[in-house]
Amino acid sequence: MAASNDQLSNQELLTQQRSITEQVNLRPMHALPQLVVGLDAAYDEDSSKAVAAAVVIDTASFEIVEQATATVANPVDYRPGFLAFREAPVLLAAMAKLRHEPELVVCDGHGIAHPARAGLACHVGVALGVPTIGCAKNHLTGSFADIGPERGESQPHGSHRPTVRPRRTPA
DNA sequence: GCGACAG
DNA sequence: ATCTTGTCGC
Repeated sequence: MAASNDQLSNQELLTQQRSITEQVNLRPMHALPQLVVGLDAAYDEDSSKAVAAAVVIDTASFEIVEQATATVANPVDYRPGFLAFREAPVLLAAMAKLRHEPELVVCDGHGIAHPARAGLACHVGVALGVPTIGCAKNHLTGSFADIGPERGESQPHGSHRPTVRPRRTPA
């Protein structure tokens, strides 16, 4: 049981996501940038604090160029389909501490592969104005064929029929 | 109606 | 995300 911070109704959140979706600009990236930043978040024991780390690497040497961390108190509760509202704040706080300006951001969670095409990576990318890709470990929505065992293999992600239905808001 | 549901 | 015992794979 987290703090009483989920003031926003599902409708308000959906409206926010729609706004994000409209601001996303999909574009092909032909070359691997020199500076890439990896983003991830974690929480303390009772989830009263969210912590994030931003690590910049030089893709030519694979060496760490810079790194920063940030903390946020009482993050909103997690809700399937609305992860960005919980994690984007800390991630952006960590990003704000970087002196370097990466040309590509890689963060946990989905981006376009989201019921509203407004996953965490979209929120982060729009907020930063930097090309961003989501790298989720688990499935959220849509479907795709089995991916082969070889490194680099891939399969196109299918239609995004909304499978995540907003839960009722307590208030 | 039942199951699914990033982190 | 986070906790934790038993089991599996290299």
